[in-house]
This record gives sequence, C-alpha cells and structure tokens, in this order.
Amino acid sequence: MDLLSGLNDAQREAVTAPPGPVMVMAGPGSGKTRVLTHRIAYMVQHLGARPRDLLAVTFTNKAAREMRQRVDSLLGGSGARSADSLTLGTFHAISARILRREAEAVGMRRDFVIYDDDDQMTLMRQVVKELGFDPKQVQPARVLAGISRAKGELIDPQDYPASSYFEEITRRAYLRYQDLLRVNNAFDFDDLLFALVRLLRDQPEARLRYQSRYAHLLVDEFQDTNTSQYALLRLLATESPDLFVVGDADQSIYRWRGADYRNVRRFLDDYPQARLILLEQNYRSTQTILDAAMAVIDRAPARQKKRLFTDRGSGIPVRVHEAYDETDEAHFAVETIALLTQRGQADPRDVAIMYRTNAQSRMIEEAFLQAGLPYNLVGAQRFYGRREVKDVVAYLRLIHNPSDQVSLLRVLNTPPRGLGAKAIETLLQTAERAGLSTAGLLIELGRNASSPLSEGFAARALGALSAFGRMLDAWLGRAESLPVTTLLDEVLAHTRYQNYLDDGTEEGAERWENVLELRNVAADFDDMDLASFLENVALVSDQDTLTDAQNAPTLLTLHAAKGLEFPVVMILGLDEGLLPHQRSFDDPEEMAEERRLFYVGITRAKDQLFLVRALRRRQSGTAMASEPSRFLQDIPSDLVNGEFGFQRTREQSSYQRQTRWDSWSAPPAPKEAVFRSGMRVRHPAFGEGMVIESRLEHDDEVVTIAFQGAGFKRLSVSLARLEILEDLPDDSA
DNA sequence: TAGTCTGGGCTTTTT
DNA sequence: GCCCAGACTA
Repeated sequence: MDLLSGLNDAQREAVTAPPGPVMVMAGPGSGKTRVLTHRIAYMVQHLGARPRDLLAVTFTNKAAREMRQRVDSLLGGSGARSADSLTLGTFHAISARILRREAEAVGMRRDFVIYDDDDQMTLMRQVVKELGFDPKQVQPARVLAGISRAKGELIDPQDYPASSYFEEITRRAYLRYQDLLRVNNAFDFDDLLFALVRLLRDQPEARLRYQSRYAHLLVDEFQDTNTSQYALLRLLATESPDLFVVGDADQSIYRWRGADYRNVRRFLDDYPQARLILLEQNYRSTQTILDAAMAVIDRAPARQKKRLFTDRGSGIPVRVHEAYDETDEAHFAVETIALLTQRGQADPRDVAIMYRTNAQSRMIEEAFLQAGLPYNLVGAQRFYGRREVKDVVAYLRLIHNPSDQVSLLRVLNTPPRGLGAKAIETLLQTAERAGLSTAGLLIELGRNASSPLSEGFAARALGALSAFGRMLDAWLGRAESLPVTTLLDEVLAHTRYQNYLDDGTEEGAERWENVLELRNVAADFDDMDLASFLENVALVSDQDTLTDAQNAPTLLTLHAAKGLEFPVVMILGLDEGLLPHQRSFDDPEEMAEERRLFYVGITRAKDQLFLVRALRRRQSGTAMASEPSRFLQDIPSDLVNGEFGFQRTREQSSYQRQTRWDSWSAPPAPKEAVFRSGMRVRHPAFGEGMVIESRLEHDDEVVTIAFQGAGFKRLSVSLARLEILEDLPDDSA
C-alpha cells in the first residue's frame, strides 16, 4: 500500500475514511492537497470508484491543473483508470461546462458567452442610462455589487428587497440587466452558479441525472464557498452522499465576495454524522514562523483554537523593517533579495513579495526596473484586461455568438471605420424596428447594400456598415471549420488590426506583442473549439497566470498568495489603513478578515519572513505619516529581529540609493576588456550603436558608445545590458 | 467623426 | 497620482 506510506495518522485517516460526509480541517502547510489527491487515488484503487464518477472542485484553474497532474501520476493508469475522465475544476468552470450541455433547459443557447467585470459594467451603464439615471449619481459598480450579492444569495430580481430608494433602483436595474443578458445570450460569473442551481432545484429529472453522474464529491478551500456554491453541493449530493470537503476557517479571505465560512458550521449541522478530521502538523514553516502566525490569528474573535506544530525546528527570527517611505520600502525589498542571493541564502525564485492592494505593486516594479532586475508579477488583469486583448477576444466572441451586443459594439468601430454615435444609434433603432438582431441587420446590409433597411443611414456610414457586415458574414460561415488560430489570423488580417495598433510608438509595438501572445494561448486550443477557448479566457484568474518562467522573485497580492508557499516571504505595507485596510475599520467582521489575510501571508513562508512598513506613505497624491499596523504588536518580540521605532529621515535611510545590479549575483570582476572599439552593440533603451572606447576601471569595464539615436553614452558593462551585434575581425583595424 | 483636453472621481481583495 | 468619461475643437 505505498499510496498510504508517507502519510501521518490524521492524513491517513482522511484518505481512507469510508464514503460519507467528511470534513477535513487543515491548517496551513498540513498537506491538504496531498490528502485530496491521495483520497482520489485511494477511491479509484481501493474502493472501486471510476474517475468519471468523481467531481472535484478547486479554487483556481491552476490548482485544478496541478491536482489533475498529481492524481495522474498517483494513478499511473490509462483509459478508464486515468485522471483524464475526472471532472475537476473551479465551481465556475464546472458550471459552465454543465450549462453548455443543458443550455436549452435553462433557456439559453449553447453558444452563450461569459461576461467579465468589464462587460458587466458596459451593460450596466447602459441599463442605468436607459432607466433615466445619471451614472454619476447611480454608480453602475454599486448597482452591480448589489446584484452580485443577491445572486450569490440566490435571490431573483423579483424578490430583491427594496427597502431603500437605492435598493429600489437596484431592483429595477437587476430586472432589466437580466433581460439584456438573456438577449445577448450571455451569463455573468454569478449567473453560472445561479443558473445551475435553478436547473437542479427546479428540474428533478436533471437533478437525479447529475446526482447519479457524480457519485463522489470533493471540495477544496471549502471555507471560501458562498451560498450558491453550497446550494450547488447540496443539490448534487444524494440522501447519503459521499462528500469530502477540506478547508480552514482561519484562511477564509473572500467574505467580500460572498464567501461564508459559516458554511463550515452549516455543513456540520446538515450532516451531523460527518466525520471530522483535524490536520495540525505543519510541514512547511519553521516553528518561529508558526508561532508568529498563531500569535496573530489567536487574537481573532470567535474562533476555534488550533495548534500548529512542526518538527522543522525554530529557524531564524522574523525580520521587521521600517522604511522611510514606499519608495524606500520597495528598494529595501529589492536590495535584501539581491543580498540574500549573493550570499547564496536563497534563489531569486524562492522569494515572494506580498502586499494588500494591487496599487502597491507599481512602486515595487519600479524598484526592480531601476535595479535592472527581473520579477514575476501575478495578475491576469495585466494581460486579459488590456484593451487590445479585449478587442480581439470581442471579435472572437461575436463570431461565436452574434447575439453578443456588448462585444459587437466594442468592435464595430475598432479599428475606426468612421462609425460614430449617430450611425450606431440608427443601426440599433433600425434593427429593433425590423425585428432583427443587430448582427443580423449588419449581415443583411452586407449582402444587399440597397436593401430597404438601408434608408436612414448616411451614405458613408452605410458603406462602413455593409463592409463590416460582409466581413462578419464571411467569418460566421467559416468559424466552425477553422482552428482558433486560423480564425484569429483572419480577423487580424481583415481588420488590419496590426496596422491600427502600430502607431510607431513603443507602446504600439507592445500592444501588438500582446496580441501575438494571445495567439500563442489560442494555439493551445487548436484541436478544441472556439467555445473552449473563450470559456478558458473568461474564467482565468490572477493566480492562473503565475509562472516561474524566469528565475526571479514573485510579486503578488496577499489574496493571490493563498495556496502557495515560498522559502522567503516579504510582506510590505504593514501600516494602519493598508493592512488592515481602511475600509475594514468600522466593521469587526471585516477587521477579522484582514487579520486572517495577514495570517495567510505569514504562513506562506517556509524559512524566512520579512515584515516591512514605511513611516510615510502617499495616499492619493499626498504623503502622510502612517502608523504601524496593529497586527505587528501581536507578534511576541522574542520572535522578532528588527529595527523598529527608529524615526528616520530620508537622508538616514539606507535604501534610497538606486543601485543597479542587473544580475542577481554580482559578476566576477573582469580581467580584460570584452568590448573593442568599432564593435556594433545594442542597448535595451538606447538602441544600436558603435563602441568608441573601452577600458577597465574599478573592477568594471567602462565603454563609450555612440548610439544612432541617443548620442554618446558612457556605460558600465556590468550594469548596462549590452548585446554584441557584430564583432570585427582582427585584421579590420 | 476623431483626436485632444479637462475635470471629476477614485482606490481592496477576484471567480 | 492616475484613469476615465464626456466635452470640446479641428
């Protein structure tokens, strides 16, 4: 039974528990993923379950991928025994897949699209205006927040409680918004769950079908489920369910998204016979780090005390540092990492820098750029939120689902085709009067520009519209038969999209790079269909973008850090107002969540933990003195080694210097010059140039270069990333 | 109609 | 300090 060897008693108990409701309460680093994967393998190998009978839910797509790989290697099987047939994914991804099959049953077409925040905003802005409100008075984001909360609680628009004026507006907006989603054949994130709950709740036949389809249910990060997700589980579970959930109430950090750690309590009430298993031994962190973590979390009100222990030894103290301001803070982080690396105490990729808000990453990125050092940034928004990426995706979504008016309006005049507000308004009105969809009307105009429907359009607009219609018509005819990349290439070619982006600036070139990157992603879907590609694009999360492609530190928010571990963790911004965040000050529940967030951050660290704050911090432009985070006081001083409480001035601060390192370990001093006059070289910023002179100075080689665009520069070879383009033969002089 | 300007708003975390 | 939307101008 080598599947069970290497597991401790509690882990083994969880893995081998007889089918039935089981709740595993797993502290950080206690081998929770290990338990889940082994549980799956155990069921297949020893309890006669087929992988296809299992439904396993994870919190991110990345976690799902990793889990599938690990199960795969545990099973080592093929065919019916392989992990391929396992249903494994996030609640949203699994729901989307099922809804694709059941689209008709929930009143949608199977080519539906999934709207992200941006799309939702576009639609809601339209709704607010339609209802006669000023988007400045009635903020679409606030209305959407209310609707999202309602959907998470499974409240229909008709039942939306309207006890205030704003709620009454929200109720009306909710009704109209749902109509529009339906017309556009689109789901938003919350709808994916709600629609499936409705299906299973209202259609007993479907419920029975899926209950028997998925005989065994497993859920990771259970503490972060919300009402609709829990309802989904209850609906999928039979009278005597095999329901295995793993979670840690102390790591519940998504309350704001409707997650309710009280689902843990609810589970135990709903399944009083449930077996409860505690995993307390930690295999990740030193005892010092665990003690600091427990000191922080023990102050949380109303919580079940847990003990965390390790046999890893106490390790080195937590280091606390107080910087002058946020720039200083960022430089401290970068230089500390460079020093650790040079001393051989850590590899750059071993280090994570964590922070409360995404806005903080900017400073840190700049510090890295100034030092000439690479970093990995976790954040899907960075890529999928980009305008050019969204444009291209919108074209594909429109082709997939011509009813999708949000996408249609996005691309109709992108690149500019001379279509303004007037033409678009006429288009929408004509379509409505003729009882056609907007896309339908465009295609009609494309086929027959002198159609009776063309009256009312300015001649120039009509030309542009019918050209667009023909283009769309052609794509629609071929979409199904083409691989995604081919279709994408056609879209780019027909719209002359590169031409549009390429304005000669560096930014334009970068935007085009992003489009090509999207094409790379699409290439992975060439043997699948457009729907799979679009679904994947819609459901990626920040954490899914984490790559360790380059050997560099990782920058990420504390939320994105959940489920990860790093040998060295630096948490920045430990100031009142940031962590805990200002918005949590007047709500004890939210304050408790900030505390748990800090706890999650601390417990990511295996060996070394740095806690950093700044004396002054800029908030919306103006610098203000800031107070140390209240959480810092909770950490016993005997665990800490640091320089706290110094009142430092900018001059005294040692991390203002803007050293360029350029590589993580300092290169050995050069003994002889590498560059010779006459050599052609390229510099990342200055472009191409020719070496005029080179000589050795202070353990470094200093070259003078005449750049074609930037003139003469004196550069230090160890700092400037110079690339030799052309060496001269020896006899050329 | 398209590009530029300006004023106002805002800043938590994300499937 | 930054970004966006709407206003304004070419």
